[in-house]
Amino acid sequence: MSWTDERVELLKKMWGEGQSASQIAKELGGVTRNAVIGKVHRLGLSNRSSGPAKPEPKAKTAAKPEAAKPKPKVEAKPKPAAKPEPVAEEKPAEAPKPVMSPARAKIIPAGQPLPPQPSANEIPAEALAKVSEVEKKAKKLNLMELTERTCKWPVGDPATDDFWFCGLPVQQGKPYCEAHVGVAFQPMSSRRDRKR
DNA sequence: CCCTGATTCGC
DNA sequence: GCGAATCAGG
Repeated sequence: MSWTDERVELLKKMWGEGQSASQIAKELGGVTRNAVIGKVHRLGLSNRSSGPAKPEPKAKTAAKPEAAKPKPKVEAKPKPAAKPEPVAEEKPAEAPKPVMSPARAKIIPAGQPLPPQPSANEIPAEALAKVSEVEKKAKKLNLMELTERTCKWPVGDPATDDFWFCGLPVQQGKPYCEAHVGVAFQPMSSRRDRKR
């Protein structure tokens, strides 16, 4: 792909809106975020705000016999800012599932294991509280939508349609988001002597 | 690990 | 001019 006027235009637009290079690249297609960033720089609209931003050159792998920059290059900044309208979303995207049975009591159907689910353990109350909060923000993904980096904490009952996975960003490595990691992996210390 | 932008430099 | 590779930070 090449930088056609249209593509450059979209690039400028999106960059101006504060979209990330990767998002722009994805939108444009056929280019990587590096390409986008490179183009952004070439277009001279790197700095989204303004500023010198050129304190010191980074000398990395070896000294660059790079001469100084004798060019008093003047950056044309016709950037009056002002970004009133949010611009319509291109992608309606996600599930419109705000509904939550008000009378959602604890139905414990014929389900069997329900692996994680913080039962009556003595998990730090705050951790549980955190989970409750987070579940409100949960992406509520279904099985298909889970990826390697979406929290796989199940919520609700698999037998019901009121079942989903947290879906928030996982905490590095772990299969759950921060909040759920908190209740999922406990230091054995708190669950030790549960002899019965 | 994921992501971000910034820079360099061979093409 | 282009953008992969690399850096640097979060």
